[in-house]
Amino acid sequence: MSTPVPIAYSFTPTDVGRARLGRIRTPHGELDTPQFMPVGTQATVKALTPGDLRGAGATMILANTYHLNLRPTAERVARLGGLHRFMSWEGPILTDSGGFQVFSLADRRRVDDDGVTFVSHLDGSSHRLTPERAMEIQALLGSDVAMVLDQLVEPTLPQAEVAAAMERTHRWAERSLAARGRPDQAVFGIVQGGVDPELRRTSAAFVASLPFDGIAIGGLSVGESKAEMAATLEVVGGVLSGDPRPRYLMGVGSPVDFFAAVELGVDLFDCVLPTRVARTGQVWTDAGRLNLRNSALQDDPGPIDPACGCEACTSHSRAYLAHLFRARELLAYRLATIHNVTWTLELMRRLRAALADRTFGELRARVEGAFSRPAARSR
RNA sequence: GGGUAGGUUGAGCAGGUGGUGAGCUCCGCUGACUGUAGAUCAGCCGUCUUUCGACUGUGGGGGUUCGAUUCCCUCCCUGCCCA
Repeated sequence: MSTPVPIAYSFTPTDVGRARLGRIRTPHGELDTPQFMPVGTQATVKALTPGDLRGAGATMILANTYHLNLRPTAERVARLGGLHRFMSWEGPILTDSGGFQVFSLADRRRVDDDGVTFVSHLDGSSHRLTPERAMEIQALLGSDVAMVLDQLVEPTLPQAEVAAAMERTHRWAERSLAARGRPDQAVFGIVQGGVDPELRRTSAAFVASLPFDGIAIGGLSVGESKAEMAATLEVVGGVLSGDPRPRYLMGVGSPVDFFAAVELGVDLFDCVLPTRVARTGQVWTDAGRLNLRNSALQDDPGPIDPACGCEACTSHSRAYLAHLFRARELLAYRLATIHNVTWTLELMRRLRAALADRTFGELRARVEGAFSRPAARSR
């Protein structure tokens, strides 16, 4: 009887920088990389059913330790059969550790060397999250990939503070590995270090030295420039260049960001952007951004994107979507989200195809051209 | 016909009992959003002006007054009550 392997992976290099094509196998299924994972913080990708997600082409999705432990609690999810059964998503799930909430809920928490104490945004109650408890929660949730608790900071902080958060993240990484709860769950470490190349080099080397199943790059897309993000990915990619494990860029990104990061060696992405902007009326198309609330669209009988095969594009007009958003009808959020997730995952499929047939540069130029303009007003 | 309460910028309101009414909420217009405290947030929303600022505006007309949204007269419109 063999020891269960949490994940298996294989990557093949391409002729585009450090970009590589790959496949990752998890206990709940396989995915091709580079790949994008829609975010379902509270055990739901907002506005979508699992059927919608499958229809949009989603393979792996995210959920969140902090939010699910506050409500409905990890123990309850475990009693109900684990996260997959609880939310009826049979595909792979990656759970974030709550590290991002250390950053986004900065005025509601206190960090010390042992962990983080949050004041719940729901009822004001106090909640303690340590590296060990974050691993325990994720083991209870039963995700395919667990993330270590980390501390990300504003890139503008003094170097000493960025370094301190990085070193704390490193100590937490070791403790997380010591506390890993189940053999069928992969654990990814997280590289920190702000936008300081030396710190990033140190952090990448340290995290890579530990027996993680994958390496995540955190602390980016939090206010730094595109150039700083690219420079940071370049440094980290250099350290990891011989490493066979999956590389996951946390919290990215926009259509343009994918291309820059893939070229620098990233395999996995997650981001709230496609789902969040969809709920406020912004949809992504081959012609760039489009705001469905713009008054001109009220008379536009065409689809959001004529090249898209999603339900919103095959069955409904821009005029109808514009009406739904104006009327604040719930269907607006669902259709716009279906479109953005479908379009984004299709973009990743096209990106992989372009890597395979050496047209990455052309696809990248087309997407960058379309998304450099503020918004596509009409067809 | 009599009485009564009203008529404020698209809508709904606030305010103002002789001394600078452009204030709020909707609606509308535009933008932002990157490991989701987000179906959220921000700006604009009388006219002219990029800004500063200027001008106009309290149902119509007239009167009193240095000055009227406020006081007086008259007309119009709306709600309610009585005939």
